Amino acid sequence: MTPNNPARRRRPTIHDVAREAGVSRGTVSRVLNGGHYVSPAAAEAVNAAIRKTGYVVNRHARSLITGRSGSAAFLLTEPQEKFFEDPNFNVLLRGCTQALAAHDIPLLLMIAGSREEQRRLTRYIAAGHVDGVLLISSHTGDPVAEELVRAGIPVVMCGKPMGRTRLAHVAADDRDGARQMVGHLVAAGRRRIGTVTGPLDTSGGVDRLAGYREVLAEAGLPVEDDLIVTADYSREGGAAATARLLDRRPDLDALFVASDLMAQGALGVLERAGRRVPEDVAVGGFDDSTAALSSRPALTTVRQPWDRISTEMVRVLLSQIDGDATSAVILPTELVPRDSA
Amino acid sequence: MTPNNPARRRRPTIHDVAREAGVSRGTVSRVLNGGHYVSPAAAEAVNAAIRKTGYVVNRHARSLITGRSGSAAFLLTEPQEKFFEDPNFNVLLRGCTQALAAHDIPLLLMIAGSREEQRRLTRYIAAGHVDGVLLISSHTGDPVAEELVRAGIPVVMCGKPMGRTRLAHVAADDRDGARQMVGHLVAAGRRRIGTVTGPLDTSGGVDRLAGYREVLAEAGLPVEDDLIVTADYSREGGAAATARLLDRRPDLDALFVASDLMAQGALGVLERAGRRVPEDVAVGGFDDSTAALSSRPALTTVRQPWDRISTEMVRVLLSQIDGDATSAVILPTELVPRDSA
DNA sequence: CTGAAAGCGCTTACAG
DNA sequence: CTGAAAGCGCTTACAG
Repeated sequence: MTPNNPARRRRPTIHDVAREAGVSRGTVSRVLNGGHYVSPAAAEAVNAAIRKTGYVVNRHARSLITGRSGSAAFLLTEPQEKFFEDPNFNVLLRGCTQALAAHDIPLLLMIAGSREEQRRLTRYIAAGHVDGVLLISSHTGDPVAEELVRAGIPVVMCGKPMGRTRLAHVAADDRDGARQMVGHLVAAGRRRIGTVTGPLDTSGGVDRLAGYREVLAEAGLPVEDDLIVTADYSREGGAAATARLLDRRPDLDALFVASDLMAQGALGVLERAGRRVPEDVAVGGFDDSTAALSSRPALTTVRQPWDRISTEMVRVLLSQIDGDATSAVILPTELVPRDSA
Repeated sequence: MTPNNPARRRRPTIHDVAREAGVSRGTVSRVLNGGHYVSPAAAEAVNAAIRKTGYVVNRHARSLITGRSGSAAFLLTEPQEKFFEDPNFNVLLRGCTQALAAHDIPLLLMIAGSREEQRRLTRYIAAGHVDGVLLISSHTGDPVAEELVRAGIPVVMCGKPMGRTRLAHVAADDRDGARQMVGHLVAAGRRRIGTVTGPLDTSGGVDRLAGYREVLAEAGLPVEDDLIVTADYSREGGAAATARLLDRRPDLDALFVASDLMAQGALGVLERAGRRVPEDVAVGGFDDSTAALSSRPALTTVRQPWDRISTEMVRVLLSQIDGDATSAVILPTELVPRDSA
């Protein structure tokens, strides 16, 4: 197959560089790979030849022999809409892309919405097309993580995995974040505090609910089931859950919503129900995403350190690719007081 | 360099498949590449052997000989924050990823915020590491597009390019969208219609402004300079521009804002200024992004067909990779009436 | 329709 | 420190 575009002329190879520098291809390769066992003079000549020829290594040839692809995957294993509407997602994706770019490792974006796509991509990855996977999936029963680990592919999850698998992961301290927020509501004198949780097959959903329960109990407040509704992290889900909660407990004086996006939905419902925020009902979110700032009133929330999460995910992945054991990192969260609570 | 992970055992090669099927490697390769010039019996045997061995082609080896990488890049050449906070961006990225996945082509995400990163990535791409580039960059004077084209790399831009380069691109009909929106405002009886434009070194900024001017002129309304302010597509920029506009023209009765995100900022400023929307000031946005629905009141806006834009970008890119000439596609926009105008 | 063979561009023991 | 050589896993004319 010849190049279709005439402008796409033959690219210089290591052979051109070697000839230009007056050394062997082996020596050029050694310079390319760290310059060990190369005399300063030879290295100098090679570098000059590289500049002159505009040589760039052919990664395919390199990968063929090293068995490394030099790339990593950012793999989503859930119905993708959810992620792409979530402002956190962007920050994470951007952070990971840039942290890897610093190591000259391109990031492949992969979306496995259906079981079939999961199978296709698992196969693709297991075939060695990427050196490691940043896995974005929080639900239990996602078989992808286990399949990849079994295939020997380094994997780092975003968020605490639910299953028993000992999986490398980086997560924010959900439980403590929830504790801070609910503690803040209690300290403000709220007594009938409801919560809209995330899905309870995600550790974020479970841990934030746990923090809520703990603080209420410690404050001597009853933990009542009809103050707890579960939703799906979406704006619409948060709205519906809030409507239900309001219906069951019109006496509600505060609401801890497990994501900013859901809290946005809650705000809309409260407004339509004629409740003032924070006067009648204080509302606390979670994430400190862009949604928190665009809400009216601006959302009091819990900050997840997304920049650090992405940096750490990349660090853990790279060290795993280098043969280190898997590891887990839990990063602190922080209360961000604004206007809604 | 030996594999660090013991679970990462030797993967089957074309040789294993050939032996298993009792044919030569050439025949296996022919089956892999379309099955031309292969007897049904041989093809059958090879496919069975592939299933049995779990063979997956080694793309590096294939790329080394075909000169094709089998991947494409999604390249951002602007300060990335802007994109990642823009809800449109997600839809576009997701759409392109999926459209390419249907062709089994992985998408590499690349962010070139600084001139230095642009240079690094241009070099990387020009070295043949991807077969084509989906370029997201609207500003004039972005040298990346030209550099890539000169290197013979297929490129498709999102949005109309400003320069004189004849560049393949896919864009929405900005001018007509603006015409529809401003026509809607005029038809509703508004007479002092301001506009917050996008950057005037982007075709979106220029064309939406052109549509605004045209409709006012056609309606016999004066086009006054103090009704026009330029901003940067961000929420904060939209807010600041609106404040300025309100200051200059307190008699404003409508506002055409060139993006939903900026319109969100405008809404906040109008609210704080005590103007009711749409009673006192009608507000129209542009994009029909998720920001339009989360705004209060829900934003009347112009829908950009993001799904089709991404599909078309991929289609145009692939046909260019296959050697076809560059082409341009302009997709229709559509007014979406909601509550704000 | 099929096999044997050359070769894509690199890295890495192996000798020296 | 350096060169010659083997080989990574594929595809593709070339003969038959």
